[in-house]
Amino acid sequence: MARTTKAKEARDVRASLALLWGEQDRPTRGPKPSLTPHRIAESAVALADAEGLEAVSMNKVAGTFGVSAMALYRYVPGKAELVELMIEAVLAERPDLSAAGDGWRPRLTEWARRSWGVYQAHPWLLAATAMRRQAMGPHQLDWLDAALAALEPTGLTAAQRHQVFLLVVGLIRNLAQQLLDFDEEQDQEWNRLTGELLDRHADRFPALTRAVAAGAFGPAAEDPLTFGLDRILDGVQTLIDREGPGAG
Amino acid sequence: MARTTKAKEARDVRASLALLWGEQDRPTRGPKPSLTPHRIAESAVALADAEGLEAVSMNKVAGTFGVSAMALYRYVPGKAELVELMIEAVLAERPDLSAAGDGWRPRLTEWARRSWGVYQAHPWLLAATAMRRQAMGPHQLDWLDAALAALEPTGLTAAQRHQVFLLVVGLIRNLAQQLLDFDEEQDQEWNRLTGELLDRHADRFPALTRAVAAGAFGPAAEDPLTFGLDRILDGVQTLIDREGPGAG
DNA sequence: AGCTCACTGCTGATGGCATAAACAGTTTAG
DNA sequence: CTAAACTGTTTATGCCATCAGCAGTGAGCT
Repeated sequence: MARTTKAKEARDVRASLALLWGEQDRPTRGPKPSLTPHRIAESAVALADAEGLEAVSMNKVAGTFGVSAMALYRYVPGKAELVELMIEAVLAERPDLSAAGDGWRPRLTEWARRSWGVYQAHPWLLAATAMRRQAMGPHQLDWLDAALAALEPTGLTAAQRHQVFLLVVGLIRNLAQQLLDFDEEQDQEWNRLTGELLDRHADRFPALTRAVAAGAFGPAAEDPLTFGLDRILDGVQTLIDREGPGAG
Repeated sequence: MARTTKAKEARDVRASLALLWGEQDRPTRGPKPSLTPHRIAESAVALADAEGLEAVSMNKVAGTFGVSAMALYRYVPGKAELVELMIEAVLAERPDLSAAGDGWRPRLTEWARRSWGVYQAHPWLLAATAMRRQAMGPHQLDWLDAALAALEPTGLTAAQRHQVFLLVVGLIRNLAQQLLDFDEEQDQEWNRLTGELLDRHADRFPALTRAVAAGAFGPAAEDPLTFGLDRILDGVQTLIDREGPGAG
């Protein structure tokens, strides 16, 4: 059973990559296809933007073209691959960091801001990329390459640069998660109910009670992206300062 | 429709909280209940530990008790609430940070290590807590309180301490995500296939090509938790140093 | 002792999902 | 002009959460 699954997945990776990198042989015989993987992905993106990723079912996507769900399977091996195409579609243009200045820090900051912009425009991207990715398309690699290029002047080892990249991606994904969680009305309800509970159990949660009283959970004074990025990059700078003299 | 959903959710929050905080009136009449919410949650946790969160269906959980799926609805309002109980079950004991030493940094580090331990023991926790949380149980608040307590000696504002807390939680959740993504066999397959692609497109991804050549994607030399935590907390230390003189 | 009714657990149905299988219609290469 | 290749369809399978309604149970009251 595990064996069958593994084998099927291996086949899927190849199919996925061919699809993502546009290395498909388009057939000549038979009726003209009315769709393309690209158009399907675009429509799915529009649907996800409007109603969330959970609204993206094969049926609904097919419905936007007036065809049956099964018609999509002529263009896309399955839903997982469709989601991968959606990710690629949304990362379409490679981020240009040259306007940000010359240092590694302004460039990586710019990369983070652009990345954050994509997550804000397409909140479903978080859930989409959380599904176990087996294949990366060219646009995903574009973004990865841009971030790694920004980190080259740090003088850190390749492994360290990769780790830093993961930290920054992680920060952005966490903010995206917080963005998803946030709902004005629900937030007030949460504060009200949790406030009641804290009143009744102040002795059990002393630090939390003090934090709430001090307004720690009110509207954030500082932009969370700026705050998080400043902390992480300050930490990276400390690492550079520490390694630099010893290594050079 | 949105209105109905909202109203239903509001009712659910109250029900959830009552369940999570054990503020249920247990009835006297009728047949003795054969189950409890707690036992159901424990069984669901065991199932999720063994087969993942997606294997936790009402049917399967009920099956472990030899009852029908609908029987569970006598104890738990729905699946969302069951998942919340699972989270509470897994955060059962409040983290004791006193052994870690006296500074904010060793304490927060200890908190992070314990938190990471929970995510390692229960990889499904990531997905479970990613679902929009509407209510927090006492154990979740215990953990929050412990982290905020550790941060009090920093001298940062309450809002800043909250932000730092979110950064640390985020780090751990990202590592948990990376743990989920990782699969030895699949990783090798990925490296092989992506390597092929990079050979063919080295000019498009120069920094990535160099990074791969330098072994950035090989087995990590340093523990990612230590690396990430050191970076973030170094950054926090920088903030403390910067604010301290001006504020004091 | 017996009645009532809250409470338990059950069966069966609904509507959603991805996708497998088999089939009918269309176009082009030989 | 035929056969192969290709497109889109209908139908069906097996999951899933959850609603509605039914039968049995047993504590508390009369």
